[in-house]
Amino acid sequence: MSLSTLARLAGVGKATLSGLENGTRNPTLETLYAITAQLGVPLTAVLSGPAETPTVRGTAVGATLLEVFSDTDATYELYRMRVSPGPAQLSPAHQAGVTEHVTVFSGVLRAGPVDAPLTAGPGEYLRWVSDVPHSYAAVGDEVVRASLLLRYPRVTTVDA
Amino acid sequence: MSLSTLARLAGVGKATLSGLENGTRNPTLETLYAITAQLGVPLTAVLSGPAETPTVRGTAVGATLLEVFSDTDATYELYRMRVSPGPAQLSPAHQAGVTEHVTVFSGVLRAGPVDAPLTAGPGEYLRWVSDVPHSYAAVGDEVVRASLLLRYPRVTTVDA
DNA sequence: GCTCGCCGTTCCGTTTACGGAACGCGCCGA
DNA sequence: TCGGCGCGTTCCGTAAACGGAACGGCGAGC
Repeated sequence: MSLSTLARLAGVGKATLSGLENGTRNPTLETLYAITAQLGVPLTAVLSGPAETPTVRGTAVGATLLEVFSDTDATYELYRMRVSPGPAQLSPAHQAGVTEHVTVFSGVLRAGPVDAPLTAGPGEYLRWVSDVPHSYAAVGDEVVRASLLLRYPRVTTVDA
Repeated sequence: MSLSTLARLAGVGKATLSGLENGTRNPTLETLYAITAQLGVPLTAVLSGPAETPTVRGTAVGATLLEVFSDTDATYELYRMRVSPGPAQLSPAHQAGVTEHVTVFSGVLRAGPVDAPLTAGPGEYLRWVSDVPHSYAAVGDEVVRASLLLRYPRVTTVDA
């Protein structure tokens, strides 16, 4: 399933899909639904709740993740991330070969391996190999909004 | 929880919330997430999969529902609806006092009580008391997109 | 080696979701 | 009875998501 054919089948623009996969778009429900309906995937499958860094109910601290896209090969997962000011959020090591790509939209984010975090402001980009524990923290008192792309080494799956 | 306070807490405009509840907006993930995060409700809770009229996997026929909003009193539920050309979709009677409001965005929809369905085109609006079996069908060969609001009689709940 | 077709990206004009402000309404206290 | 406050709706300018078209890159086939 190529991006072009999915765009045609789902009745959305290729630009929309491209932007979605690269985390540069904030899709409407209409768009996301058209795509998932075509894929035969329930929305709840791609909109999994907070996974690695659960939100604490009733508080404004912490980071929340919102998975917005995941390809059928499970080679990458795209999240929208919000990191509120406060103590750093920790994430355990992933499997070997996983790379994390973060693009910051607003605020200043300090993230990466716990022993060597990186800093990025609006429009900037971070990447690290995530087979070691890593952290996320907002620098300053502004909420950080960013996209987080997890890229996995290719896995063998049964095509639907 | 009033619309005004929810808008302030969630950091979204009152116009956005108002339009959402009336089915005249097609929210972005960002917006919907801001609201549900403030309510302490996971996105998957408001984005329940097709309920009454399940989609048949791998086919393009039938109607799909996408719940996009539900207030904490459970007095109304807002769905986005897509009805594909083909045989009419049936829905059983709801509890007494439930009213269904449908606003058509595109296509022509024929819906309502099975013995007296109504027809509406783009921009038009249907309403009926849904304590009898009712149906939905697309007129012509164009997919119908519409919003569906289920309004329940007030129920007694414990305020959060 | 060249050409054709499909890939994903980028550009661009249109559409529309967005937040802020202004509005009318209803409730409540003075 | 009147004024004030909070409610939900509507108006409006701005920001951005949208689809279509154009682009360069890559692989297959003649």
